Parts: sequence; C-alpha cells; structure tokens
Amino acid sequence: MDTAKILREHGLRVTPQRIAIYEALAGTKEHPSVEALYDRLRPRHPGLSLNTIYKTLQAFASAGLVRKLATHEDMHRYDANPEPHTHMVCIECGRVDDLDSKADERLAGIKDLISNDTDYDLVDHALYFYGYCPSCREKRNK
Amino acid sequence: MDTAKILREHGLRVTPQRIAIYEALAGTKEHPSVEALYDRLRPRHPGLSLNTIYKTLQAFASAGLVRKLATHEDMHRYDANPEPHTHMVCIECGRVDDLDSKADERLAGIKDLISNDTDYDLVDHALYFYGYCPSCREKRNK
DNA sequence: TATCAAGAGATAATAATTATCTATTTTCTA
DNA sequence: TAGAAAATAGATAATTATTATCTCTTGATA
Ligand SMILES: [Mn+2]
Ligand SMILES: [Mn+2]
Ligand SMILES: [Zn+2]
Ligand SMILES: [Zn+2]
Repeated sequence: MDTAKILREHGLRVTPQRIAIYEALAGTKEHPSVEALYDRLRPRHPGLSLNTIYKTLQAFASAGLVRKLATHEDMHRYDANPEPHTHMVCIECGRVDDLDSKADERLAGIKDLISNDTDYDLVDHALYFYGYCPSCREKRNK
Repeated sequence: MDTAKILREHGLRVTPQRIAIYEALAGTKEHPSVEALYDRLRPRHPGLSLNTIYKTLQAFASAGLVRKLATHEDMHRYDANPEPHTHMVCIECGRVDDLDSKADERLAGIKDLISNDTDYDLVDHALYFYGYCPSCREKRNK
C-alpha cells in the first residue's frame, strides 16, 4: 500500500520516479520490459527517462524488491514479485504468465530437494516453461 | 562420433567450420559462450569468424542439435546437449555446470506434472539454480 | 562435372544496456 | 528547520552482444 515505506524498508531512497516505477510494475501481471514500462509511464510522467527506469529497476533488483527475468527474448523483463516462482512463456506471442499458484506450490520444495544433491550452495532458482498460450494454441489448431 | 553424419541427420549442411564448431562445443562441459568458443577455435582455425559462429550456433539451435542458455549474464551460452536439463550457475565466478544426472532424473517428470495445471501447450522448459560453486564456497567460508 | 542454393567471412548496422556528467533532490543532522 | 553530503534524474554519449548485408566460395545433388 505505502510504496514509500516499502522502498525505505529495502534501503532505497524515495523519489517520485521510483514510486511511479514501482507502482506501475506492481500494478500489472504482464512482466513488462523496461520499454513497456516506459510506454506505460510516459503519459503521466512526461519527464521520466528510459535511463532512470533502467537504473531504478537495477537498484530494486539489487535490493531484492523485484526480480529480473531472462526469458530468451532480446530484452529482460521485470516482476514485482521477487520470490522465485515459475513462469510460462509463449513462444508465439511473447506473453509471460505466472504458473497457477496452486501448481507452483507443488514445486516450492524444489530447491531443498536439490540442495542435498549438489556441491553448490544454492541461493536462488528460476524455472521457465515454454509453449503456446491459450489464445495462440487456439489459432494453431485450425 | 561421426560429426558429419550428426549434422546431416539434423538437416544441416556440412562444412569444415560447422564440424569444428560442433566438436568444440560437444567436447567441453563448460557451456561456452560464442566468444569462448571463438577463442578456443582460433588457434587451429585462424580464418574462422565470430559471425560464422553466431550463425552456425543459431542454425544448430533451430535444428534442435544444441541448446541456447540464458543464464542472466550479458551473453548467451551454448550446450551440445539439446535436451532440457538443469543447470547450476555460480553467481561469483560465472561457472555453469549440469546438475548431477541422478538428481536431474528426479526432475524429469516436471513438465508432465505441470502440463495438467496450465492452459499452455508446453514444449520445453529450463531450470536454473544460482549459488556458489564448490571453489567459491570455500573462499567465502574464510 | 555443372548447377545452384547455402555458407563463410568482411563489414556495417542494430539495439539493449550502461557510463558519464551536471543540476536537482533526499536524507540526515546540527 | 536550514544546510551539508550523498544519491538520483535526465541528457547524452558509449559499449557491446548480436544481427544484417553483400560478395565470393563451397557443398549437395543429379
Ligand atoms: Mn511472475
Ligand atoms: Mn548442460
Ligand atoms: Zn501466445
Ligand atoms: Zn564459482
């Protein structure tokens, strides 16, 4: 709710730009890229620069406030949910969805499961599924 | 063994460059980047260009002969094993290992498990773990 | 062996991301 | 609450992984 408080709790300084960027990201389920956020913010924040969005999201990610996604596209996407969770990527239209949370819970222990089987000291993981989203699946079955 | 045969079976034309690139990739467990392959190949193949490696690996990946990895670094890596399998990425030194195959087998059914819980039509997946590799773990514990 | 599409290499172009620099804004404290 | 110190915003330029173009050469096929 209180964006300023959230930022401060993560050791981040509060500026109007940061508030706007965080709220735009937190307000969508689309896992937007920097450009996508820029286009969304520009109408209400004409002065905001692309560079600021890059730097801000980088700061947010370092602080553990957001997560950066690598989906095999030519740019990165961002997610207001920093917890490891599973993403579905449509290889036709590029859409990115969270896996249904019920289903994702079943994968929650995945890190602990693997921890015992590797010499690595694990701190994070990322799981991506690739395929056709419902609407692209429809189109293909014709 | 017979690289030319492998290439042809994947519908790829055979050239000395392609053979060299494929064998260099198949001969390492390091999941090299394009640059890394270039440096490795240059001594024996002075004429080979970076561009050719890019185009060749792209062709290999499209043909399903190799896999392109997105590890959150500023470049991509390639893997001579095109099957979905799990990777461990060291966030200190950048090393990338396969998860022990015994452990990975336990995750083999992960796609089928999720298939029932999503509207997506799944064709692939990628699982990355991030942490400290054995040697970096050592150094940290001092 | 001739044909012809595809590949190789040189070169230039793209485009996402980062660096630099200065004015402005936060934060902190006296 | 004013002022100092440090961090941020935005303008701009630079970087760099990757791709596009173009011409010459080569591999596949009959
Ligand atoms: Mn998400
Ligand atoms: Mn691998
Ligand atoms: Zn789609
Ligand atoms: Zn390491």
